[in-house]
Amino acid sequence: MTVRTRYAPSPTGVPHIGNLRTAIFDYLLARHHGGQFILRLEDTDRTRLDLDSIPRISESLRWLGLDYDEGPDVGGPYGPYVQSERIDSYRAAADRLLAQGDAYECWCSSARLDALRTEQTRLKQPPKYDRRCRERQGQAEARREAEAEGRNCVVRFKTPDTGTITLHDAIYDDSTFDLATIDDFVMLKSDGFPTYHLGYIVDDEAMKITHVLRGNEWISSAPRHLLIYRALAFEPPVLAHLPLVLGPDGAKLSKRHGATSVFEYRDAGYLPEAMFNFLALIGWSLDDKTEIISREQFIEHFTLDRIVKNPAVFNIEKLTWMNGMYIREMPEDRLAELFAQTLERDLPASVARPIDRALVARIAPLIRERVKLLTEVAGYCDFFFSDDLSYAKEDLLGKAFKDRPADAKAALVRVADAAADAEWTHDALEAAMRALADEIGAKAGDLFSLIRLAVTGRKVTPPLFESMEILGKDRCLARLRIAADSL
RNA sequence: GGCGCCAUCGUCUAGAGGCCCAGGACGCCGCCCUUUCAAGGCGGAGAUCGCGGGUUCGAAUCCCGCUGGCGCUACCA
Repeated sequence: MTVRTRYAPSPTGVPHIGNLRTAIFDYLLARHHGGQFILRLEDTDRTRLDLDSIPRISESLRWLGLDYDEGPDVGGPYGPYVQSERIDSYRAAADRLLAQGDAYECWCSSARLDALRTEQTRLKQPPKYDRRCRERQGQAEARREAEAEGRNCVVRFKTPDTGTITLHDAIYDDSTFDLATIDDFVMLKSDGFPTYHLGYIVDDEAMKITHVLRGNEWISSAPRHLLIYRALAFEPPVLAHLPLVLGPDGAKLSKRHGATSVFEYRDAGYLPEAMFNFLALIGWSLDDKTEIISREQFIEHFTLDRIVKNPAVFNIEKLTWMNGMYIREMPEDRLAELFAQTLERDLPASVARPIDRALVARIAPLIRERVKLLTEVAGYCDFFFSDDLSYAKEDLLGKAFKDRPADAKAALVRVADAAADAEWTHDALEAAMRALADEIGAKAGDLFSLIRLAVTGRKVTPPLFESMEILGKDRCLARLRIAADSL
């Protein structure tokens, strides 16, 4: 039997990082077994539906490199892959359950249900449907009221009131639930759409899904699902509940903890490879030491039995570190192209596009080990692209020349002269400047700082002489003169 | 309130009875390297394995209780 997993988000907003972690596990499990990974849209909540989020879902998967074999935009043998286009199948399942006596129509108004719940809460009782419509008597009466008000019914599952049901979870092992605590939950809403419970089960069966991976928060609804599988005589897929991803305060990761959208991370300069690696390591590990893991290694080694049970706090500092690792280890040509694209986005509009690829290719090796986030790239190398340096005189002088602007000016003139005569390689430049520092009785470091400011306009830069070599003699001499003249 | 899940350094984790008075990573601190900033190297602090009982010659690992955290408790997923 081939393994088939699916990522089945509800298009109600921008894809959440916690859900994407589940998608990564789904993807990994399918690829590990040479099976299929499927995308299905669960758009049954018509009130929260957000059409804009639909393209964002596939965009986020594509960004992370989670290619799916079947889905709304790629088709497949079990389509359509959008629940709103499969309404008939849920109705049919509900009808079957109704006919078998495993379900019943409920005509109660939401006003009555709300009142009931409020009262039960007040009495500190567990909120639960009182089953008024479960008996034909109650149903007939409720139906008359509903029809008078022009309301439709819902279909509820007829939960047995005694007994237990056991969930065999691939990660959490067995948990047994008392059926008496399980409500007669709604499967089909009055608008004709199924709730999650019915919808996913009918679709997974039709799409031959073998493994269901989902957040831990579903574990308490699992007994309902078990009841439906049983009533419908479906072989349940492997159920694997995943530990939650938490925010720094220990509560389920949400907007208030910061970014929960992958796009926010992408825009902040995080690489998809790093994001993938990091997310895959939330709740799963390869061994006791490996942190940086390639996609191929993940696919080769990913198994459900190495998923931990305990929830994990999303540690953005580690993500950032990992991002730096990926930047440092990336092949040079890819890195240069990535940096070039980043610069095209981040450099001021006054800098001509497209950015010179050859120039970036020379700069990239100098800054790659300094950069953790792509958004830092421009700050390290903008002076290569614009001659419009603006710096404060105070910074130019620095600590060493703070009270001696005249000395600084004289030094800069000597620097320009020495540079003009030097062979234009970083080694020769460094040798010349060290000799000059000696000559004028300055510390090499102090002189270098002065030159750095004059040539780059910044206090923190890639290695000075390598930068000068790339900048070229003319631009460097011009900048040195401008700096000298400013004093 | 009810039901459920979980519990190893601040954080992510290794650990499936002796290899563990607990290993790795991020972060933090110090030193080295060094023209700035990084990167890198070396070292350090940091967990009486939530608490209390068992079982066992021996427990982070098994059992029970407690406590704590989290989740669910919708015609949302």
